[in-house]
Amino acid sequence: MKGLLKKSGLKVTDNRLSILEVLKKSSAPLTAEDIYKTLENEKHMSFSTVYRSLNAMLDAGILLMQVNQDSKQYFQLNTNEHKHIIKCIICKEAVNVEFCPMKEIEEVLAKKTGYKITGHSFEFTGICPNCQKNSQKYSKKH
Amino acid sequence: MKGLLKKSGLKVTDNRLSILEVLKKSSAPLTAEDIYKTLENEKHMSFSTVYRSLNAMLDAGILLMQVNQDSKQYFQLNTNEHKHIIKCIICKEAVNVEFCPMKEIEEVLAKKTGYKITGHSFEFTGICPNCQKNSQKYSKKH
DNA sequence: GTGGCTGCAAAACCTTTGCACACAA
DNA sequence: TTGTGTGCAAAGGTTTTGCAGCCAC
Repeated sequence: MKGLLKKSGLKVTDNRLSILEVLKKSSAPLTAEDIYKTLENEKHMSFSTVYRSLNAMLDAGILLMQVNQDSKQYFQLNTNEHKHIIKCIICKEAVNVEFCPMKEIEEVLAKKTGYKITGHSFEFTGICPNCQKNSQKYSKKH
Repeated sequence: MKGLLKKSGLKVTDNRLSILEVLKKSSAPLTAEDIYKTLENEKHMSFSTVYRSLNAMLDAGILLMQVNQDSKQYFQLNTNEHKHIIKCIICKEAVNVEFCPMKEIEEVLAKKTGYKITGHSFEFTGICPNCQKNSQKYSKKH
C-alpha cells in the first residue's frame, strides 16, 4: 500500500494507509462515511481528511469512484478487477456483480460514437431473494 | 400526456404538463435545473414544484431517474425506449448511447444472484472526437 | 368542499474549502 | 525547511420539507 502512494508522489501518512487498508478489506465499494465509521473506534480522523485523501488518491489513479443511485460517491481500489453492485430496493442490501460485461460494449460504443472511452459506471437495482419471499405487501407496486 | 397523469391518479396541472412537454422534446435525460431553466421564460414555476412534480411522476412510474457521475439526478419519460449517455470528460458534452445492452445482462444476473431485477443505470465517460483532436495538452494525464 | 398541488423560505444532506497548525521528506 | 496533509468550522450545491394558501376534481 505504501508503494502505491510513493509511486504517485503522495505523502505516506497513517491516515491514507488506514483508508487503503479499509478499502482493501472491503468486498464492495465504500462511501466516505463507511470509511469514517470503520476507522472511528480505531483512531481519530476528520471527515474532511477522509474526503481529501480519497480525492487525492482518486486523482492519482489509485482509486476508482462511482456515484450510485443513492447520490453517494463510492470508492474502491483501482485494481484490474473493479466491482459493480446490485442493490435491493427493499432491504437496501448490496451484493457484488461478479463480472463486468462492459469491455465488449465499450468497443462497440467506441466505434459507433468515435469517443475514446475512459470509464463507465453502472448499478443494478432489484429485489433480493429474501425480500421476494416477504414481499406480498409490496406486490401492489409493480 | 394528460392521460399519463390521470391513469396514475395524479392531478392534471399546467405545471406537470409543461414538465412532461419539456421531457418529451428532449433528446436526453434532464436535471431539475434544466427543466426549470427551460420553462423560466415561458412561465413561473418554483424549484420545489419542479422537484415535487418530478418525484410524484417518478413514483407513479411515468418517469425514470438516474444519478450520473456529476451527482445530479437526470429524469426522462418512461417509454419502452429509455436512454443512456456517454459524456466527454473534457468538454462535458453528452450524446446518447443508441442502444441498451442490459436486457441480456440482466437475465444472466438474475440467474446468478437470485435477485429480481427492477432497474439499472449506467453512464460511460470518454473523450469525444473533437476533444481528441485538440487534446495534445491533455495527453500527460492518462 | 376536500385533498392534493404550489410557492416561499428554511432545512437537510453530502461534499468541498479557508485557515492555521502539524508533519513527511 | 518546505510544501503537503490535517482538523475544525463554515460554506457550497443539490434536493427535501414545513406551512399556508390555491386549485383540480
